[in-house]
Amino acid sequence: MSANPIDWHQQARTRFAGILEAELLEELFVHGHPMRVPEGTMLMDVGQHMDAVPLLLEGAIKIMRLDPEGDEILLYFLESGDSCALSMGTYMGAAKSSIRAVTERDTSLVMIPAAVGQSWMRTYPSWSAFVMESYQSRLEEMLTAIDALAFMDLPTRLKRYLSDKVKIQGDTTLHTTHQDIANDLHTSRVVVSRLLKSLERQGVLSLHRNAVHMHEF
Amino acid sequence: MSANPIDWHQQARTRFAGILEAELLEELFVHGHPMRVPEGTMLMDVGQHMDAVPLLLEGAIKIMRLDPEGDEILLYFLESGDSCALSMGTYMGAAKSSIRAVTERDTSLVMIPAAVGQSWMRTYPSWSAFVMESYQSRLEEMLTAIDALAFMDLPTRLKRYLSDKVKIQGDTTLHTTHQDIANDLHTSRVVVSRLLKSLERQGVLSLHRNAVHMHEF
DNA sequence: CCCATTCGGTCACCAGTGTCACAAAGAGAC
DNA sequence: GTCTCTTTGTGACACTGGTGACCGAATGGG
Repeated sequence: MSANPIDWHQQARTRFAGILEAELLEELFVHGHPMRVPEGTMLMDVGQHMDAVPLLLEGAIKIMRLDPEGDEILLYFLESGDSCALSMGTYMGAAKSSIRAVTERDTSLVMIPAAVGQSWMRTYPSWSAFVMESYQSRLEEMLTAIDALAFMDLPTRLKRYLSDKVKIQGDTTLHTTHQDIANDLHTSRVVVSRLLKSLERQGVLSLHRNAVHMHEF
Repeated sequence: MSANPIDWHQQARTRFAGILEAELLEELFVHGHPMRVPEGTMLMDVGQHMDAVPLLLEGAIKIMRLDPEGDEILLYFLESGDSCALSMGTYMGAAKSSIRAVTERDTSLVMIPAAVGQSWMRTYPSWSAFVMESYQSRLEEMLTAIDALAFMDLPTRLKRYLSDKVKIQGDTTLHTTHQDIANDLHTSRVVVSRLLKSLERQGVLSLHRNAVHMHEF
């Protein structure tokens, strides 16, 4: 994690060297605000105004959609090198977020003020290419989310979810409650407990209080 | 519908006057290939190579997602002035479509070769702004689709679907079969018939062979 | 007009998932 | 250790939506 300027400059350099031109990286060091955010922080919420766009250096962010009654569902995870395309709406007038973003682990990122990002769109081709690519990736992740909802049953969705978590957390033991899982999948705790138990009986994982240890994934 | 050059130039002009600069419009007339496509034509399919990006002048296009077994689900409709953001992937290397696009009514559009669109991205700020806006709209439509799948039950989804169709077709009588509706909503014909019948009993619509006449919407 | 095909209506039944209720097992505070 | 709160396990049940079967009505080709 980057505590001082030299650190995050280095990190950004290795992360974005092949993507953003050197000149733009220098601009990034001038105008970007580095941040370190602990796990579980809500970075953005529905209806909130977005005056800056995050660039992810390290960690992971969970992107969720909420319905009017406050129910939520997980859309996808952002990992380092990603950016939040939805907040890119900032570059085009749509200033209100329609999603919620929560850090999934301790995370370091750079905030780029909307006005700065907007001007880069005109000045740096590599920036607008990066933004476009980010949009494209996000669109594909949304399609994956739609596939899951439309075509997959709960047991399958749960398995996918657990695999994703293992990948994101880099740990085969997930420190989470059944209720949390139920929220992400937009189902009920009872159902999750039931399915997890059945997976345990199949030997796929083992269950503990506040923890799920994955054997296969 | 535009049969000759003068027609479609005029149409494109009125449609995109405020969005694309005059100079770019002239380029469009040089490099764009105008097309008229009858209702029900498959413009693009999953896995197909995309070497051009469509710009919609008139009509409507249905965008669907398919799963490996061939089941499909409606994502959203494109209307005139829209463009297919997913095919914009062309501008960035992803050359394979992950969706299916079928004309929902007789449609006129302009195809822009990928290479041309790509060069405009660098030359015309109004073009890259248009492409970005298109991405943003499509993202929000995908979010709406996710909301429907995650948070709404079938009766509600059906009502939304019927309303959308009325709006898109500009006709309160929908000429379609229950099976077609079932395909779009990714459910079964029997279920659709059941729900439609119940809506008819509520006086919301009346049913006929190959037609649904909407009273309220 | 007759036949084949498509479309819509309906019934009985089933599978998947959500809900309610309650008990038991950790875990932390004191 | 005791108390309390959180988490998990589980049984019984309700509900939504999917399936298979079958029939009759409408339509269109010949």
